[in-house]
Amino acid sequence: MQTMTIGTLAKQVGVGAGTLRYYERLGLLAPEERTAAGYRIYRSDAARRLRFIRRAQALGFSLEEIATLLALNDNPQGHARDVKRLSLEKIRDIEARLHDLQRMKQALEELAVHCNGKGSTAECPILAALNEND
Amino acid sequence: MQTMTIGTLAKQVGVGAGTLRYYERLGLLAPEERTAAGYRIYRSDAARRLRFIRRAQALGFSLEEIATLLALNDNPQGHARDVKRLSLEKIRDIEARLHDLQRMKQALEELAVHCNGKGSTAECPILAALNEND
DNA sequence: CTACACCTTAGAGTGTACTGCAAGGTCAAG
DNA sequence: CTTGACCTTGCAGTACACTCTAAGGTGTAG
Repeated sequence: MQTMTIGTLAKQVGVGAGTLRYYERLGLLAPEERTAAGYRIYRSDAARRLRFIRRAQALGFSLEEIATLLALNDNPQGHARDVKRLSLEKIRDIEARLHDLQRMKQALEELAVHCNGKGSTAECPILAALNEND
Repeated sequence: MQTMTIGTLAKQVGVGAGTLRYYERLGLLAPEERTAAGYRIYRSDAARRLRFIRRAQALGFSLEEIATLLALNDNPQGHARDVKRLSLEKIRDIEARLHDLQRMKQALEELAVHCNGKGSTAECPILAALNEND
């Protein structure tokens, strides 16, 4: 298995070297070893681990959650149940954010339709709604 | 028109006094005057302005964008067109975030259905997907 | 031998919207 | 006159995922 320094790995996966050092501090990805000069040496399976991280991020997981996922992934005694629970929690989390955004979007759209975008702010129904004395 | 100190206004609108000082630093809401001792004195229409801010936040506007909205609202020469433009931009912005979240949700759900939540992580299709060597 | 690209570290900065703290001044009630 | 609730300021801290900087060491091509 070939090895590489931080910059090579970073380029291979499309992230900055600083990001890899940051991930290392968070305990997500450690180099296999160090050269005498202190250079981090990674095995090529570090790239796989890194892609795991990026995919999990794309699914909405935070780096802290990803640390948990990686720990489960690394542990042969890990339970699939735990992974499923995290995923369902994340889905609910995403749904909550979706609902928030949908409410915002709808409210804004309702206001925007009534605004012809002409005249002064005095005639703007959007501002009128914001100014309302409830 | 009655006047009040920062704590009274804060309580009236349901925010902390620190938040009002923060809004003041951002130029969103200034007290009418100060007492000899330096206490901020607000008129009761500050509460209306504050509710404007909270409503705009609920629509997804950042405090910086709200500063712009308030400036338009304050300016009799302001154009309704500018308010509408900001609103349409915000709608597009929200839509982009909605799409991101919807993609995440769908991807996660597809993975989660295939996971019965039983057994070890070795049989977990969610982890398998994250580990894929594409 | 000298460029030059790469690597190291610790630490600070980014953006957003607050929140908390210390150290001190003010005000009304009892 | 003291207690306690309120106010002031400036500055630090929170969450999140980086990103940048300075000051220095290493490795390789020509």
